[in-house]
Amino acid sequence: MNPILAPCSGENFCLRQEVAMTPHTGQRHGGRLLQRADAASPGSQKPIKAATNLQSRKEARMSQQVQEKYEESHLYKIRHSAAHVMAQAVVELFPEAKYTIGPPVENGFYYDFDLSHHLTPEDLEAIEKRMRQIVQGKHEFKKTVISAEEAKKIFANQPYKLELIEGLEKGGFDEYGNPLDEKPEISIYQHDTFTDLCRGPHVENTKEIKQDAFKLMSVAGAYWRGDEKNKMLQRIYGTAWEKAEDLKQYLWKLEEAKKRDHRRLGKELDLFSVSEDVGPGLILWHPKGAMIRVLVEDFSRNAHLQGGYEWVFSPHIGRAHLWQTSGHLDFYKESMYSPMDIEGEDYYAKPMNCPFHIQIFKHHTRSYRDLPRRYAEYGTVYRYERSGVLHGLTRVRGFTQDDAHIFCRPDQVEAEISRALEFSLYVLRSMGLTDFKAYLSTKPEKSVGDPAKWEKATEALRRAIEAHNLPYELDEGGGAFYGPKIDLKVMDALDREWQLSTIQFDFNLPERFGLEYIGEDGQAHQPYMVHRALLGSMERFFGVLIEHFGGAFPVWMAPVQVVVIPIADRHLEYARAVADNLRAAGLRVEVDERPERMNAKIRDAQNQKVPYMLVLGDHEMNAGQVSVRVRDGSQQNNIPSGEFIARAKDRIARRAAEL
RNA sequence: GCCGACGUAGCUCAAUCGGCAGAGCACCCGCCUUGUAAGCGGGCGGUUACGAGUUCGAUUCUCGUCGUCGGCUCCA
Repeated sequence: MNPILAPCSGENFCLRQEVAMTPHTGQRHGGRLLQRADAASPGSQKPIKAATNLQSRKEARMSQQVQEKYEESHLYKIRHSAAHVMAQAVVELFPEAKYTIGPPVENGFYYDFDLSHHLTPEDLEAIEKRMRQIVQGKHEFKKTVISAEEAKKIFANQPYKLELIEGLEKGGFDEYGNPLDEKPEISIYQHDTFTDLCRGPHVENTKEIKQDAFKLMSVAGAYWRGDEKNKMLQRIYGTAWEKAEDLKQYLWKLEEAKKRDHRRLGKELDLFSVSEDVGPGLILWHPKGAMIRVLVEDFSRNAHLQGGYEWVFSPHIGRAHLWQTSGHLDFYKESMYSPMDIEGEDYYAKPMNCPFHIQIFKHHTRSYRDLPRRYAEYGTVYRYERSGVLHGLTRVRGFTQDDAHIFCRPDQVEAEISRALEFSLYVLRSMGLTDFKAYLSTKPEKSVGDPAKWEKATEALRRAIEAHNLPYELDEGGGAFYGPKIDLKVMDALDREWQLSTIQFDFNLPERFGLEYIGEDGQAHQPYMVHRALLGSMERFFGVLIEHFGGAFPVWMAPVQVVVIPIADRHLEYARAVADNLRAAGLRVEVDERPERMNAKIRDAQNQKVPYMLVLGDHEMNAGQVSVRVRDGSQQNNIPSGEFIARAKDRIARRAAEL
């Protein structure tokens, strides 16, 4: 894992703590780091935000600490320098272009331009070509420290640079809008014909940027200083490496990620779809995808029931009053769908399950003996997402959370947290995910609930993480205003991070809904409340599973586990008999009865990533055996079908990755 | 929501300058009866996303709507 990925973790925490209400797993980005490399870029989006409170400043500091290493690297200089070379090429080809900022990011760099001409792929080719010429020129990068007045003269025609200079003059902010501790010096870097306001560092000369180790990737819109109130600029993304081999490797990895893209596999394997008629961000689960979901849900539900949870169900809509009490209508309204009028009353589609579980809890007077209560549900929620952010299964408008709420006494908190974490790891590991990283977010400046409670809860979280030997990062002050939390991220087969589980304390809702239980002392006490989701959203988790396995699901999860392939028509009857046999043993089997050649049937089954193919011809029929072709290409002949069944059942029972 | 690109058969994609919309796969019907990744032939399949406009004529040009993709912003 590239250490520079770490800074982005900050943005996966609640960025808007001041309005945070309850967990929102399953809707964060955090996946697709590969495709959206820049999302994880140091010095790009997040640092652009001017820190407005202690919390975000801390995040920024966290980021910068980790950035240091990358910033000191040669690769960082190469990318930074490549950005300058690109800006030179752009300004040469489009003299009217106003250049803004161009930092290195994960895997490469970008530069933003204000330019009326819309850059095309052909333009990118021309720019890239010119860049190759420039780097060959072995031009030196020369740094000069100058006064603000001199700088303003040099960049008299560059309004964005002037704005930056003014910022530097005030001493308050760097080029990304982050506050600086001391007043910075103003410096420029020159190479060949190009001069940029820049603090560096850069490589010695342009030849250190290998002409065959960089590539321009795309052009996209980006707001000046990342603020949507500002003008939209044109951003050119490029990737640059120390040597050609690294570039090749990177491009290969991109291709690999493309092949695993859950949207593509979802179509190819007929798992799910999104219909324009139904609406964007609303998922249709096809039989094969739904089969996987059922298997995952069944497994998890049983685990919950054995793990001391009580299963509950709640409706999809609720009266406005409920959401007023919960605070959602105050803080979260823009993400909720418009109310529907039912007999003169406003009802809302639910964006959260918690108020319903709270109502169940409140239905009785609770004794301290009743606690803890753990209510679990696969609750489908609806949240408005702006059209531009929707993405396959990972960012949708309707999704089902594997949600649970734990109501407990203060003295039970620690055990409950530990238990929830343990449980979470167990379920995720059962799904074939093995690499985890935890994030512990503590009390922010503004928060509700008394500090002693926070302290107790946070320590409980910390001890739980440490007890499970998880690598973790502390996000000091990064908790939601209503409570501290643990987030669990998993690393998939391509080393990409996905945020899945969250375990969050909530000191807010128990207060708002007036939750209480009667203690040993006969007095009413307020219970602790913990929100937790393991897989997050079923939709999103399915997307992660698809990409993690590349569509080749383990046997227990495969929608079709076995395809029986009769070689000729005369083997049909035997094939059906074998299939019936397997079905009776609980396997999911299909017989390929099409009038096709065996090779075609194998190819199709192989493309559908079916774990086992049973090829049946005269030989097998006469011996009452099967010939097994495994998805990995290996084969074993002359196997009694009972033996094959035993093998498959063993893999299923163990939820094994092996075939 | 914003910037840009895109939207042609179920899927993947063609279609010169504005001039009868095409291929492969899939599907259906035949033939072949197959030994570990595509056998052969034929057929069906289209309001070119939707709606306006320009034009003798629009897949092609213009505008609007919807959607998809890459980013930006957002993600309680």
